[in-house]
Amino acid sequence: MKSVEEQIDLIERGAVDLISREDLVRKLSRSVHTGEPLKIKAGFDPTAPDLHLGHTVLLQKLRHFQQLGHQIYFLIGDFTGLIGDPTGKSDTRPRLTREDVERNAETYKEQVFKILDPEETKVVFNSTWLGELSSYDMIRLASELTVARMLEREDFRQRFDNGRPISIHEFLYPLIQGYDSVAIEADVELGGTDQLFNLLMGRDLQRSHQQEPQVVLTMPLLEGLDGVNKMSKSLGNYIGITESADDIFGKVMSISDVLMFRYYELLSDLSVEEIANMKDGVERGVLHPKKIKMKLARELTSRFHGMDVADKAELNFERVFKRHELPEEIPEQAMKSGNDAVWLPKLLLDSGLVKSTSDGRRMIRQNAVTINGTKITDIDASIPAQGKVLLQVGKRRFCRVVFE
RNA sequence: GGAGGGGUUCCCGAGCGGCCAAAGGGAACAGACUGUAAAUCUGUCGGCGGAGCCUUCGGAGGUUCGAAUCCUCCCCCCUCCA
Repeated sequence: MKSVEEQIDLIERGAVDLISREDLVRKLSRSVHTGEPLKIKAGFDPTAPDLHLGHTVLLQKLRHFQQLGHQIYFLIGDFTGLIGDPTGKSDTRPRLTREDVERNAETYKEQVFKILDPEETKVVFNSTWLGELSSYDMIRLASELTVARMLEREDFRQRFDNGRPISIHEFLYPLIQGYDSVAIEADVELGGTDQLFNLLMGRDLQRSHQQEPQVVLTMPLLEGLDGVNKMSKSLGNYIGITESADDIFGKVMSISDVLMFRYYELLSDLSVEEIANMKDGVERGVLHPKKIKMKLARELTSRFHGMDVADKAELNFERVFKRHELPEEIPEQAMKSGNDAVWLPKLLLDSGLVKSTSDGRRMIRQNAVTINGTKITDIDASIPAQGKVLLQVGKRRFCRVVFE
């Protein structure tokens, strides 16, 4: 086991809040002495099993703890899912059945274990202990907190001041999350910076349950591809960890130079010094930003697909976008051949490259359509339904139609 | 329980009887420029085999030559008072 100082260095990397450092030092030294690992908790919503890079910021940090020999509790917050959480502002969330939760949990594991070591990870469901609580227990729990305390939370405060509604159950969530910490006697809890309040709640509740309060560690929220909003599925600005190597590579390449270093900080395994050197090199004009971005794209792609596939993705990228050649693999679409010519917009529609014939017309009008390497400008163009035809729309949509 | 404000195309948001497939912004897509950068500029942005036609403005009816706009009922969201 590493020394306390070494551990802290790794733990603090990239983190925003650490509350409190002294507590962590105490816990770590005890752990070093007794050889007893710390219990590290992180909670996840059971409804969205599609993980993206934003989630991996936290997972990477959990991985760090794992590397240091501590015990990860991967907590799936299925309790609220089971009772049907009505919070969803616009869409009412469907109530999940136990089977749904199980299935989502499985998907979670598949994805999460691309980063975490499955042997060293305990997956737990909070319905296990929350389901046991009676309303009596619940109300008693609620009595441990005051409304004023709740209103300390920024977003509650704002909504309250602006006369916007806050449902009672929203007050209950921080409480429940805090109680989870009591239930598993967490030593450290991780979360995004937006979770700070909820994480601190765990400390309060642990204290009132005569437990040593957990250390709270928050990680920054990763910006999405647009560089402005946080990465989220609903905004569509994400890189999913189950996406193809080509997509992950391409998406990383499309981010801005500024954002690239942000991604390095939060996602890369490279040391802080290495990253600082690269940043410096780019600023002084010694290093080309594109090179550095390629390196990042390689690292992230290989994390989810392995080195070989990442290499291929890189070659493909160079081929398609730098040399404007065709990608190595082009989806094929079989169609019936015939003596009549096919109207191009229709062909584009049938091959799935455009949404409608109107869309196809638009693309042609915008000089975006190529057939066998030749630009098409005529909306009325049609081609014979024979042989093989290579269609391209825009820079990245390809399809080889085979008439048979 | 009482009073009031709303639901418009992917999102925000104008329109309040014909000129509305519906302003403006965002997102997205295409083109130019590039490092597929970002930023910027230009264009497109319901569907239909080119023409006009068809389907859209919470839902169902109705008034009218004509309705996103007026009327009736219903559903949903929000605010204030109690």
